[in-house]
Amino acid sequence: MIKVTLKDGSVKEFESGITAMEVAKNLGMGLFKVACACRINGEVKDLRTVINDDCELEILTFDDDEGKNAFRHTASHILAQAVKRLYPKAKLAIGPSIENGFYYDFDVDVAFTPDVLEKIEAEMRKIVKEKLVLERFELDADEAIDKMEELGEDYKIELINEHSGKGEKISFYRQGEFIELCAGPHIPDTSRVKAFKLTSSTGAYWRGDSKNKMLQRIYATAFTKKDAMEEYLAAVEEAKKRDHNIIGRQLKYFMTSDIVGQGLPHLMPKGAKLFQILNRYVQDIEENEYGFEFTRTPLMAKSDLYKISGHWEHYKDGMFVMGDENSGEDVFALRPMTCPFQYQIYLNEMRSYRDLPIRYAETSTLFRNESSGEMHGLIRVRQFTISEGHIIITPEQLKDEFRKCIDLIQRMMTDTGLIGDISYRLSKWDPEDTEKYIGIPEMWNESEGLMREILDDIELDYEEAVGEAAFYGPKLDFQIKNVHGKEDTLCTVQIDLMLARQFEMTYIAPDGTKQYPYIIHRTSIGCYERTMALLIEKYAGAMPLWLSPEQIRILPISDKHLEMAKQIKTKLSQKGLRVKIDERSEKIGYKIREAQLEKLPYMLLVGDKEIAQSTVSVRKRGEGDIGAMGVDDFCELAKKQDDEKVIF
RNA sequence: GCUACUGUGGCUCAGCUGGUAGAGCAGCGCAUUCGUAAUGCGCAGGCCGUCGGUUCAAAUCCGACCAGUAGCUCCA
Repeated sequence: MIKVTLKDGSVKEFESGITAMEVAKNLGMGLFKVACACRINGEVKDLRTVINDDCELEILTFDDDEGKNAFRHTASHILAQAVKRLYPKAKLAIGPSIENGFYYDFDVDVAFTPDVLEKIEAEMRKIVKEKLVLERFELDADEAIDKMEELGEDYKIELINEHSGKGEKISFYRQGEFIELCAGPHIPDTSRVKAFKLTSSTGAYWRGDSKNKMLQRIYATAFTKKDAMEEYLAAVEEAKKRDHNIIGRQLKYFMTSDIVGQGLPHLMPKGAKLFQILNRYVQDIEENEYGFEFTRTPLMAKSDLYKISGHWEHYKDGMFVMGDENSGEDVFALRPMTCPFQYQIYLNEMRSYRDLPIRYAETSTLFRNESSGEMHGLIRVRQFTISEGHIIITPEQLKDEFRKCIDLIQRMMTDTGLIGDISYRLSKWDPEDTEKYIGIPEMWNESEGLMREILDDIELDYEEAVGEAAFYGPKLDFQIKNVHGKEDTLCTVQIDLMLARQFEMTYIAPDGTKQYPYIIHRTSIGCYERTMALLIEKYAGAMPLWLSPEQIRILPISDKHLEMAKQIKTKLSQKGLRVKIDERSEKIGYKIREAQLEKLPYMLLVGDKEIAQSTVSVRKRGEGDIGAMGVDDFCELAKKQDDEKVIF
């Protein structure tokens, strides 16, 4: 007999050799029916795992992340089985569970068009009905390869070959006629996959490498209950309605033009106003509260500059280069970043340790020749403007300055309301990738170590990511997801121990020696276009008052009330509020409807009643008619909400 | 750059298997001067993304290019 300690701390005795699945059944059929996997002594295992010794056991269900993974991974096997039944020549690659679902990659001749997906779904439903039991078995590596060769599964052979060195057995799962190389865990049988949907198909490179063949990927999701899935799918559809690329155009924040080119958005008056609001806000805070000085440097430079910085070697493909290198004349390139330009200002005179830190900021327009498939609305573009800055410091000043950079960003994310959507990423180099990174391992270890120290010090919750660093140093990236769930960097703070050397930037230390400074590269509010996109998505176009291009619209009931409307507008405008009057001879209902569709924070109705009482009737976004108010009272209220950056 | 899909008046969309375009909203004109999400009537507006091919005939079929969407790769 063995002792099994359960999640609630209770201990039960079982015959040695019992499986986790049988334990679950013993605990109750209800639990057994929803069991997806288990955790034995802290390790996630398959329910078929045989238990021979005393242990701690937790039965995992769809409500646990690991249970969800097992469930959806089984659904991906069902998908693969269906594809194999319909297209026997299809070769299987991989099919993991992912956040909110799973995918499977196939090498197959047919295009997975929507009607093909429907056929596959129908076949999957059959497999679910067949209630196929999943069985696990193991083979030696060479047997496993023989088996996969027999089935023509070239990609699986590649995977087995990589594993075979470890001398471990290779595990497989079988369901009906279908056999799949897989580590598991899996749920007991296919009948439990009650609700699933193939959501899209797309291309994806084998092993994520663009040098490899492009396979066809099917994205899908699966749930234990149909209504849970419907709810999820509806939420996805709902999120798409916030897409800045749609409502940003509808609400006339920006547009694009075929004739101008890809990735070159035009900010329309509303977009330009939002840009201006953010830019003034950023510049005021940086200058007045964080000690930055503003520079204004050229938008292009000779190739020589980029050769020193390393950009020419590492990122030439990403730059817009003008002129012919072989002509003997100077070749220029539009700047893809601001660093070397601000460094020139530093280099313009002899610097002392007493001068440091030097904090340069710039509202900096950059140009990057992104590949054609990369552009997306305002999030990924070829010309954009960034709240750029470089802080040149002595090593002792690093921690303090770095923390202040984080503080500044967090302040701006708080004011804009984005703070809750941010996650933090420590982006490290990849020692294997000698192409991408400059410098020696010692310097990378030092800079990454310093950053980790700072982050741990302020107890920031962050993830580490290999191969995401800048070519000159590690980054703290402020990550955010768009409505499609795709993550992008919104803001960044980077430690650079390399470029000062490349540019021969020095300062005179107290002992009279020349030293290389450290450099912090940072954004504050990030790239304006991208930040605006995320704001539009967060608020579905209904901008917080302080960010609204038009904060208040005055709606005269009829033409005879226009004069009073103008007087009120003057009063509000003098307080710095952004006000317009709807002067058209339209019915009041019509004017309200339009202002409502434009998602304006406030509407003020002015008619006979209001004029008689010196009031305005206020309509507030989200609340509707909130009644009449004295003009001065409203003015004070709006001004206060604007100053305090109240979000409603 | 790669895979798939898409491209019809300012916007949203219709136009079956090829016979050369239609609606609603928006716009303009006239009337209406109006009380919390659409007043009525009328008018105008389209080289059907671009170029080329097939055909007696192309918005419809084919090709290339341009642009858009999602994903992959990339993202200094």
